[in-house]
Amino acid sequence: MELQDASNALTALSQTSRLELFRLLVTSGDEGMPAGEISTALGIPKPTLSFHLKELSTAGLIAPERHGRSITYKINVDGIRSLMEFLTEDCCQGRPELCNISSTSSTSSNSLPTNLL
Amino acid sequence: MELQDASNALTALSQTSRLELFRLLVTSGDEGMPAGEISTALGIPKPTLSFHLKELSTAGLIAPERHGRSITYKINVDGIRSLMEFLTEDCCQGRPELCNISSTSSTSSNSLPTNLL
DNA sequence: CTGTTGATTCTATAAACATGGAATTACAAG
DNA sequence: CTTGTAATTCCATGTTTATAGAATCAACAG
Repeated sequence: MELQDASNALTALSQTSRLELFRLLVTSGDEGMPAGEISTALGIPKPTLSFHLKELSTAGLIAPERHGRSITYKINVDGIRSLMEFLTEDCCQGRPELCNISSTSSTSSNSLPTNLL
Repeated sequence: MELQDASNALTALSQTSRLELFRLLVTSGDEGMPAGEISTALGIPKPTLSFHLKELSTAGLIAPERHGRSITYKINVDGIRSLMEFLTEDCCQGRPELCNISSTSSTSSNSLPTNLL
């Protein structure tokens, strides 16, 4: 993943509505969720939501799937993983201690995963 | 870390110049790097760079430190960790398989940390 | 106090992004 | 072919963000 791709993915996630949307889809799993349902769930008008769905899709973080007349969106695991790999190479390889949360965190480190970034 | 804080941090990283800047500071370690040096290293005019430095500082990802007449910037480990924790709770708790790169990655997975997000 | 250097703030301009109503497309069923 | 529903695209508007020159501020040396 190139710097520009990572930047695009981060841009897609850098907006409150889209971050909420992303979180919703992450928890909705492989079945995903149809656009209309998302619209009512998040209280976002359909045209606005459609815009955000496209942003996340273009960034490769989610993917659409038509079922009859509704279009279901689900997370794109590979896309997410690519972003994480980029950040990992970026951050961890340069400074391993940033990734190892278990030994360094002072304030809030109860039962968190061992490696973060 | 709240949704808004995470969104702010992601916004700060979602711009090519700032992502490069962040990467540079990550690799520059605890000594950090004075603004002028960064300016020439990245080829960004000082006022523009100053703007980006402020964005990353406000987001809590880097921190300034004055030494004589120069101001050195270095990464803020705690801030970075907070963001990672947020993403971890967000993403991993919902779908653990997204975080476990060791078992699933196909292309570029030699000697990477076990958990990503 | 004066000059010099490192850095920021001010300011104007240009570019990109977000929002949501109106119009449109896509599909299914009668 | 017509109707209804799900979703998108079109478009106008308002808001935010990026850029970089000019002016300013801060620290130190003489």
